[in-house]
Amino acid sequence: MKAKVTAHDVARLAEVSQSAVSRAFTPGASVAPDTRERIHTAARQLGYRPNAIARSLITRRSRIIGLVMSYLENQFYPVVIERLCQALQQDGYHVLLFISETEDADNVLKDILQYQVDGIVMASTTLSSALANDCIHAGIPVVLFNRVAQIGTLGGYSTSSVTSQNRDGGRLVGELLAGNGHRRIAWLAGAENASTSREREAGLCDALSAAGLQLHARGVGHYDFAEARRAVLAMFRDPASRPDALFCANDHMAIAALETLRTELGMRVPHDVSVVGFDNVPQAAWPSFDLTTVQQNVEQMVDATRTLLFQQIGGEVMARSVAVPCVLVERGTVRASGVARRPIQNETHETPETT
Amino acid sequence: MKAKVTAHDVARLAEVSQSAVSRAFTPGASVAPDTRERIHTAARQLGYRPNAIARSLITRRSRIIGLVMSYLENQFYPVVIERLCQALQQDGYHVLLFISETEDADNVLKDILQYQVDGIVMASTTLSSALANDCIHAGIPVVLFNRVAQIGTLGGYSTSSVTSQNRDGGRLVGELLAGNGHRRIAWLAGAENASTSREREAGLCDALSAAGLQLHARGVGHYDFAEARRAVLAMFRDPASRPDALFCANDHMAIAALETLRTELGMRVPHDVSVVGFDNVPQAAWPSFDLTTVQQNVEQMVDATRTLLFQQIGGEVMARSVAVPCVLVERGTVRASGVARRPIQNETHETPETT
DNA sequence: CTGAAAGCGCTTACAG
DNA sequence: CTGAAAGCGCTTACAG
Repeated sequence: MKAKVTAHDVARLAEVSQSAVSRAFTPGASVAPDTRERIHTAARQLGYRPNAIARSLITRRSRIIGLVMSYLENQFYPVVIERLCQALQQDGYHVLLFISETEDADNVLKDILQYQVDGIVMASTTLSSALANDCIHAGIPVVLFNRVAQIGTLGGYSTSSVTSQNRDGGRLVGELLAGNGHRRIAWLAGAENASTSREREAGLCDALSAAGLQLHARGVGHYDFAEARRAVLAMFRDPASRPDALFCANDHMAIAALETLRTELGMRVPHDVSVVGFDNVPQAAWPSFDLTTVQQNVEQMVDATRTLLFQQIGGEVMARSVAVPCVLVERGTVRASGVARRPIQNETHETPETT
Repeated sequence: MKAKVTAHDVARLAEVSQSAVSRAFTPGASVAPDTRERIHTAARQLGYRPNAIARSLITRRSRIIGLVMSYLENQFYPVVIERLCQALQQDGYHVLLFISETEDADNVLKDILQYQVDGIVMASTTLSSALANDCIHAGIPVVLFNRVAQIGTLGGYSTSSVTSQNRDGGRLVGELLAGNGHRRIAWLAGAENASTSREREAGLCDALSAAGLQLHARGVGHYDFAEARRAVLAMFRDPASRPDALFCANDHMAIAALETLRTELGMRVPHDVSVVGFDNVPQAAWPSFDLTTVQQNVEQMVDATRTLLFQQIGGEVMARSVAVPCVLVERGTVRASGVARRPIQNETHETPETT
């Protein structure tokens, strides 16, 4: 528990100036090799580590990215945190994590701004206009992850975003279901104001129209387990007009739907009804669910986020939106058509080569 | 994208000194009410926010806590992150998140130390002795979450930790299973060197001894889904000596076990074999699993972590270990004895009052 | 290659 | 209650 070791202490021991110490720890700075060696030895001896706070103050770069999340129960987000955090660590950045319910988002942002983060990734709430203004004002790059800015919210400015090609993803599912002979296709939305949900629904409807169909039923689950359950019960209340397929805006709700259909309504999946999700969370591959879904490519989404972030940190001012392709992962929750389609096991969560 | 607004800018506009501006933003500092008012107005007008980096430099308090995690696939950890992060935000602290595989833990720690965090919560790897030394050297409080320090690793120093009463938890399960008439009770360990796993196993064995039993079989799943599956297949290979109960060191592995037993071995739970987990993750309550488990009280664990952290930040030097009580949550994966025990539904993940 | 000096944006005794 | 001044631990022109 000694007093903190500073560059001055190291300088004294190595008999150089404090500037030299600083240079010895700055990649690319001009220091004689043996000087640097001497300094590093002294530093090691004293247990010196450059103070990143002091460095940030003078360089005006904190190398900290603020990551704003809301609920982590949907297993998609832990995966995102893990990947994003690791990638940014390798880039020499660090992640200051904020958990924010929609209501206090503004307070959270105030906190973030005080910490002089170099950029912000928002993977939770939609950005309020006040926040957006603050960020633009402060010149802090913001990237929306898995959502896009609502037009009009930002007073003319737009904000960069990274999403999947949600509409295409929705269309793939619509084509699969319609092509398989489903005729009473239902949609379980996330939140009505969530771009992810709206886009996926639009894609679904595109495919249905093309097949001469329209949505048979529609519910809203707010991306929540219990709410999804209620919505499913409502959609399936009338046995005479039950859907023969249910596409859910994410896997989290699709799993809730599976549970509800089986346990509470006694329905067999896919025999009585097909179910499809979106995300491809780890649980979707568990045998109990074996859920057909659309995979969001987290790897690519994270890469795009880093690229956008660094471009903006580097001075690029144009906001850009990147949409990453997604792919259908066919598992066991969709009834195969009588025709020719055989169920394809695209992916399993484990390699059973060893027993 | 204007230049950053500083206290000087505000001072100029409000016609006061820069010191006054600082005081106006320091709770409890002596400023005349109308001066403060004038300053806040000017600040609002300019969009001023105190620079937390500069403040940290001079106060030598960053109000940042480093949180070190490894894998987030086990749903217990996202829950911990969420709770801990929210609690610390309310305490005026923020969380710098590090994802660290066991190997690069030392590099991660170097990063953390440079950021002058006020404290560290380690919820992943065991602390290497080098790290521990660095932290003690630097006088940075460390709290281990859900694990305890390995004796000897720390060169005589000990490190604070927060865990559940894991041995008691293990004992509860042992008593439940033995009391229910199970006689061939197996244990699926996490990692051999993990204190959580060892303690839970010890508790189980306590109860078995008391009942005149001993462990029937034993596997190691390394807290991993695929490895747990392999271990289960190995333990159940011989139909003649199959366990009649399996206690897994956490829910994540218990779910893997359920899947494997049902899907690959065609066994019915709990008819053919009982399964118990540990943690009570959200998935444990899903109808497909309906897993009997031991609940770790995350709320209390987080509270204890904050208390320990703040005590140490406040100068307390003695390391303390807190063990929080845990409770058995009986669901549907344990066979009831012929005698009198009826299955008690302690908890469900949703309230079915509304349909 | 190296050192002296200025300064990043704050907080905090110290006078008044 | 308020201001002038020192200083937190660094980086970075600027000379030499």
